[in-house]
Amino acid sequence: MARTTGSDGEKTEAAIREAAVNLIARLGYEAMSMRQLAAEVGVQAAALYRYFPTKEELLFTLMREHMEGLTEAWEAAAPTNAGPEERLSAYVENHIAFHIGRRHATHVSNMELRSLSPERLTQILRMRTAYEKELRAILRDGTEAGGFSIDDTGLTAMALIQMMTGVIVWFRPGERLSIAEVTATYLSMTMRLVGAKIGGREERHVHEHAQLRA
Amino acid sequence: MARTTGSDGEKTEAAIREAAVNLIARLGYEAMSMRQLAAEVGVQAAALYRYFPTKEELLFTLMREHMEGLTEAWEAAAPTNAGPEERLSAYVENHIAFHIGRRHATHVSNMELRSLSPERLTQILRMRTAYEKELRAILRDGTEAGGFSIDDTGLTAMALIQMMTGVIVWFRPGERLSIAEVTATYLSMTMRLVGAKIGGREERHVHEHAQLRA
DNA sequence: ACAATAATAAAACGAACGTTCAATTAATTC
DNA sequence: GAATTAATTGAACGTTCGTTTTATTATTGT
Repeated sequence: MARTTGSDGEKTEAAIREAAVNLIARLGYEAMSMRQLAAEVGVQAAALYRYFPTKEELLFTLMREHMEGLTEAWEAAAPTNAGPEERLSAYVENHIAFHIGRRHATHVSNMELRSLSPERLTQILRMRTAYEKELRAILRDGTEAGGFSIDDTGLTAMALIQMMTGVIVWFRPGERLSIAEVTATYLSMTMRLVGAKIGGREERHVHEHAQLRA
Repeated sequence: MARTTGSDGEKTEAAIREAAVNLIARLGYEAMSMRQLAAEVGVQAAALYRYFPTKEELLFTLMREHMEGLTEAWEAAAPTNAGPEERLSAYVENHIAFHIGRRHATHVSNMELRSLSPERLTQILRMRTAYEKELRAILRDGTEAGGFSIDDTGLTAMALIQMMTGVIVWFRPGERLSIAEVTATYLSMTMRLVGAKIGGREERHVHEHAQLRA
């Protein structure tokens, strides 16, 4: 047999991406074989090579699009003309919502970096650094304006990102906590961590924010 | 050729463990071949099987001993008859010191869990859960005693552990920050995160603690 | 209806994988 | 110094890997 009835390039490519994210997240990139992936899609291994020239290029595509999605989500969510506190709130909410919504893709982007060639690794890390730079800028602004009390901006940014991204390790949708509750708790932990001086009114505002988004 | 002059079983086994930790941390478990590992040790691949019956058993041994080491380090460092604040300080300091000191082994234990068989995975996760339970107990005691102000003990424990363990992702010895500085900053971030009500005197005490250990 | 093109199957490639086995040599024991 | 044991080599096993090639069929455009 050859071309099958109803076969469609776009649908197949989308199916490959989705199956690849799930399989790599579950088994790891090296442990997933192209034959396994093809079977999951319902196709022969050779068909995959119509859409991705190599296994590594497939991995790179998944990672690049994940990072692009994260950047675009933040650009859409970032408030303009807002103070450091509000910007930090938006950053935390966007980060957690995005990562909970794409747990598998995040897993892939965080765990499989070492399987990329040096040039592709550099490219992904550049995107990641640019995204993290936004958080550092917020923390710096807040510290200079006196709203935050932070020892080391760079270290605090890394600690916050590790803490927030770590949510995908233990969070399972539909268990004890809702997304809104998780987001609200991470938001309050973040604000205390950076020593934000917020009164009762802003505190309530912050929680409303989280409830609305999640 | 066969047995080489000066060959010694104990030395070879130790060399295998060390090389395996470094190679797996760098390349990943699946990507490291037994031939690669053997070459790093300076031996033929078949020689590895005198010491570890399978590749997975080697991985499991590395992970189990890492977790045992972490548990033992905490048992030795845990203060007796101390309040939640002091116990939390000790927990943070021990965790960071241990993980910075064994960055590669931590990487292996955190990233390669999915390569274990179900029974071995369960065994490692049991050890990990027991270790994390200690932190939850501290947070619960501190909350009940009124010293901490925490929304959700379980969630906060996970967030703290993710934050602290994340230090191995970006920290490189001999760069901008010393181990003592990093530990002190993480300690103050932790205390603020849990809403610890500490005065100027205890705050200074906490920093001395960090300086001494690191 | 027919040509052109897109999508896939089937088979095969050489290389690398984890692992085993028999042979061989160094160290130890008596 | 002979017998025993410990440590390692070199070669081989069957399997699986990513990838390529060629043929075949479905769809699309005219």
